[in-house]
Amino acid sequence: MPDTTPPSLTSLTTYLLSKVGKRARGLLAERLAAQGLRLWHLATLAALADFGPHAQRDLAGRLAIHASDMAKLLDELAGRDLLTRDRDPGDRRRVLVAITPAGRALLSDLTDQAASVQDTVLDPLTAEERTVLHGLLLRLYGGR
Amino acid sequence: MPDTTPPSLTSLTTYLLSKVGKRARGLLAERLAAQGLRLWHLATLAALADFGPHAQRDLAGRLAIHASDMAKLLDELAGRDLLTRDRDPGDRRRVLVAITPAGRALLSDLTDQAASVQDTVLDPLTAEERTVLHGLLLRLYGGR
DNA sequence: CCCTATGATAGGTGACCACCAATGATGGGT
DNA sequence: ACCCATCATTGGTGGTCACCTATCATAGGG
Repeated sequence: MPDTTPPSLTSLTTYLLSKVGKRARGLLAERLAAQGLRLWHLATLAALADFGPHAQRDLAGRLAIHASDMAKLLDELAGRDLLTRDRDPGDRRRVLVAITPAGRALLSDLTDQAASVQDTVLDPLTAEERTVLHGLLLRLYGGR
Repeated sequence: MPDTTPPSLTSLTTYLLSKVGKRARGLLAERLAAQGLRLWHLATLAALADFGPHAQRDLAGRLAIHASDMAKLLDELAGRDLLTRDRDPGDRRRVLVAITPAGRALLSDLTDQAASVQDTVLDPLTAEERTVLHGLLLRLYGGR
């Protein structure tokens, strides 16, 4: 009794997308969990590294995460000295968030791990195929 | 303040896969939820339609779902007369599960909806590109 | 005929996630 | 000065999900 997936499903690109995506997500989350982190932590550090310091509110907006959740997230990251939180002197309601050197170091480590997960997931594909896939996904992601 | 995703993330195929997959999953789940169904219900019906009747245990194996969850799932589907559950006369511990005509009808309706969701998600791509994407995903899914 | 293994089922648990409401501080207009 | 909007933070809620355990019936070997 082979545990084959029904063709009705595998013929749906949507289904494959969802399944493969979930697998990728799961593997990466697993790696992160081993260090007590979740995907949002990675995304947050990446945003700060790529775009520089943010007002906390803007950071939540960029990542499309609820303000209250962002507060908790930053609490955890700040507790590990991966980022700093400082009141905006110009508007003391706002909090300015910036990544620390330790944060950058961890981020680079995490992206390495993400790349390794990627190698696992994309193993069946050649380099050119991977490029094609990436391009297509980028269009799908952007065309929202 | 544009809510652009950090390039550190969009350069990861894994990340895009996870995001786009989650979106596809979400849209489809939303449609199903409108009819009081979840993705597993669709998968279960599809498996029965594609491969014929199953022993309940084998069905759970095929879909890689926990036996106890399968029992609940089947309870819901049987309650809508979408499938039948009968004791295997040859081994009265086992339960034989088969899809009903009503189940097939619903399944065909659901796959139509899935196709429509797919059109939404894959909108930015041409027909050829969709084929390419499907092929690549199929390889990724199979190469597990 | 017992003993153990298998299958289905019921109930419960813990993780995760996205969301919401209340509170307190601050800003800025009138 | 006052009032209202904004921001961060806290604590809590509801839903989904995958899993685990205990229970009961049945099979099948010794």
